[in-house]
Amino acid sequence: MSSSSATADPKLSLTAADWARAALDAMAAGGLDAVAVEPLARRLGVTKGSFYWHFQNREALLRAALELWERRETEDVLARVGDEADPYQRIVKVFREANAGYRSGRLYLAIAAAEDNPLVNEFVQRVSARRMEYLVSCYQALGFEDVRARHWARFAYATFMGNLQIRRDSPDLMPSGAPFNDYLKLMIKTLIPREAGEKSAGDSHPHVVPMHRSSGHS
Amino acid sequence: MSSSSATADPKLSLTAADWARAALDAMAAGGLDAVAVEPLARRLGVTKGSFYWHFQNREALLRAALELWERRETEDVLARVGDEADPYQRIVKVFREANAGYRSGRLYLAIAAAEDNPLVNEFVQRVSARRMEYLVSCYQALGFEDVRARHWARFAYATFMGNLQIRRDSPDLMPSGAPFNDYLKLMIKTLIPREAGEKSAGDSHPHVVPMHRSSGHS
DNA sequence: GGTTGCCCATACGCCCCCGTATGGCTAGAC
DNA sequence: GTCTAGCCATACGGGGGCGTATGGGCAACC
Repeated sequence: MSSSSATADPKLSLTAADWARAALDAMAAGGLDAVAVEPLARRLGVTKGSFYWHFQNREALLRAALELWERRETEDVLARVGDEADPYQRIVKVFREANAGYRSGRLYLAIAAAEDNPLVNEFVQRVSARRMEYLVSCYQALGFEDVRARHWARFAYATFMGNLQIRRDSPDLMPSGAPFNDYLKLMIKTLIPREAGEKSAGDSHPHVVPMHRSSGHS
Repeated sequence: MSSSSATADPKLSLTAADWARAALDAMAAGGLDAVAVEPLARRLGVTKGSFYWHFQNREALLRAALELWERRETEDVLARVGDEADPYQRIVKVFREANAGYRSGRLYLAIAAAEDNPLVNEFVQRVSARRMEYLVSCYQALGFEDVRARHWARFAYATFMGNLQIRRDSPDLMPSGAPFNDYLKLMIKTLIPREAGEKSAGDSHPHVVPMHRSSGHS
């Protein structure tokens, strides 16, 4: 898809962004410790000499990779569902995107697993806070009062994260196909109750799951 | 008691179990990579010479630590709420224990983060499957048909895991005190519906969280 | 008091990673 | 053609973890 790095590229010269991308890929595959200079250099077909020209040290690479991650996380993910008018559909979309584009979630888990690193922790905190805020705003738009909106948003976010974890750790426990869709419907129906303040906007049954998959990609 | 290990113990001789316990502690603190022979030896006040008398290599220690974890996980956690008669209260207890005893959950996250290790993955899969089975049996005892029981159990388990993740990665997003109790009540009320026999939507939540009393359910 | 077995210390070679120092190669400027 | 700047290779020292080899202390046992 989007030039997601290869072992040998036609490019004759690497950039700092190339290194940052490779670092993120490594992180998704092997966690924080996989962001090592020499292995990355080998994977990119160069040596350390290249790296230490573009970056001062390993931590600078880590910072660049995390910044890239944060950028993707807020620009890509949220901007793709942010144009949805109906707050209900916004939440539904978040859930669908989340459970389909497993790749982004896996990356989150890999990064968050290194929360003992203060630099990582800083980024994780910002990203998760921003996600929560988005969900809170959705529930508020549905008519929920602040505290309740925050509770429901946290609830939904936790469920979303837990599904990621289940899918990663024990995929056998996660159904696929039609049963999975039933599971999704159950969660959506449960996590978006309709007793906020009765925000009108369609009294019939707007709570229908449209069932449209957008192609994966980050 | 349970003497959570110290740097220098009165014991003049270490056992394999001591090493396994120390390995688990290290894992909870620093992930899989923290289970290193020489650092652990330093922490226990001995040298590698001791370790390689008790174990053949690092993987043997890892296996011992994971077996200890699995034993604790099934004997301690489940055996503590398993004697509860009311299935509703069983689920409530699981949720309460989970959100209170943050320690065990943090350990789970640390271990599960290393799912790329086949040995670790094997144990994680067994433990999570066993947890899920327990929850499924609770929902079945509540009268849920098999597939729906499995959906609700997965839902509850995912929410439980997600709350752990939130609490670890961004504790600021998790309320404390009275608001947290409201949050817990909301989740419990939502995740233990009462419509085992039917399948229609639009139900309210008749269950009340008793807090201490075992409610005469059914 | 010598022997045996348990538990551990010391020392070594190996590998892998970090960071630095230094030199080489290529393309464009002049 | 020379000079310069960008990009990278090579080589080195240091650190830390793994696994092994070997020996020492200390009990119990006979």
